[in-house]
Amino acid sequence: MINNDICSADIVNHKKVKKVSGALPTGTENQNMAELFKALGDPTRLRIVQALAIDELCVCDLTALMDVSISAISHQLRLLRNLKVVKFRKAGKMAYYSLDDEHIQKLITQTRDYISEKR
Amino acid sequence: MINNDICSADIVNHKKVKKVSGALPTGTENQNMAELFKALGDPTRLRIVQALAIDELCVCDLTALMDVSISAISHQLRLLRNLKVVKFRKAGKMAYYSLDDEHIQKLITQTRDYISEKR
DNA sequence: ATTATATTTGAGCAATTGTTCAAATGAGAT
DNA sequence: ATCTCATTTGAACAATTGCTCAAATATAAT
Repeated sequence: MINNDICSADIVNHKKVKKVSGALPTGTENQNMAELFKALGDPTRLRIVQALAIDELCVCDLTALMDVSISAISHQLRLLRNLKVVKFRKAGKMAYYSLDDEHIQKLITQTRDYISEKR
Repeated sequence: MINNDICSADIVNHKKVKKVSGALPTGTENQNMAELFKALGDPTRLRIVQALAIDELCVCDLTALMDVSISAISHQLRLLRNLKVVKFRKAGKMAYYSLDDEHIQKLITQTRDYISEKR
């Protein structure tokens, strides 16, 4: 619910607040969105996702592209798996990871363009 | 640089790793992207940004839409300001905040659609 | 000048995070 | 069965985070 008593009542623009309030996503929707952004909000994970956006890779090759331990990569892969950002297939002892959804790649490409074109 | 000695050399697919390595963004580019995602990766901040995507709002009205203190909102607004996600204008004692860049709104809309359409 | 109000700031704190290390699992090769 | 290798897992840890509280600014009104 909305708290109307934060500042003096005649300064708060009730109409605007009500309009915005109605358009905002629900608590869980917001939470889920934040969770996805947060997953991409760590340099290691973001690099993993970008690597997998280019090609399917085993944990070992993936580790070769990063500067943290295999264990760290594996931990982060599990997190990304839980969010269904990445998927994997087992082949013998190896696990080959790839993106689970092409939307993620779009999101990243868009952000990369945005970042690189500002100052 | 790339560490080739993580697993036994004949298992790592050097060609693939090299290709991917070349396509990945630089360290700082990656860092900047992650920083933006991380900023959107907190429920409070994400809600703030979504609110401002709908309309310009003062800190007071913004606080009315959230369930944390004015102080907390102000702290988060500073962070978003530093990243140039939001901008503000002063009018008397009030500060009116709005989005600084329309790309952000696109990013959020896209993510919201993506989240809502999967299970 | 004093008061009131909107916002910002700094300190302090519990909770969360990302990492490494060591040990466990699982699957092929000997 | 034993060994080796790729991956996963759990524990432990320092570092970072997001919040609240209290105090500081800044602007307008009396």
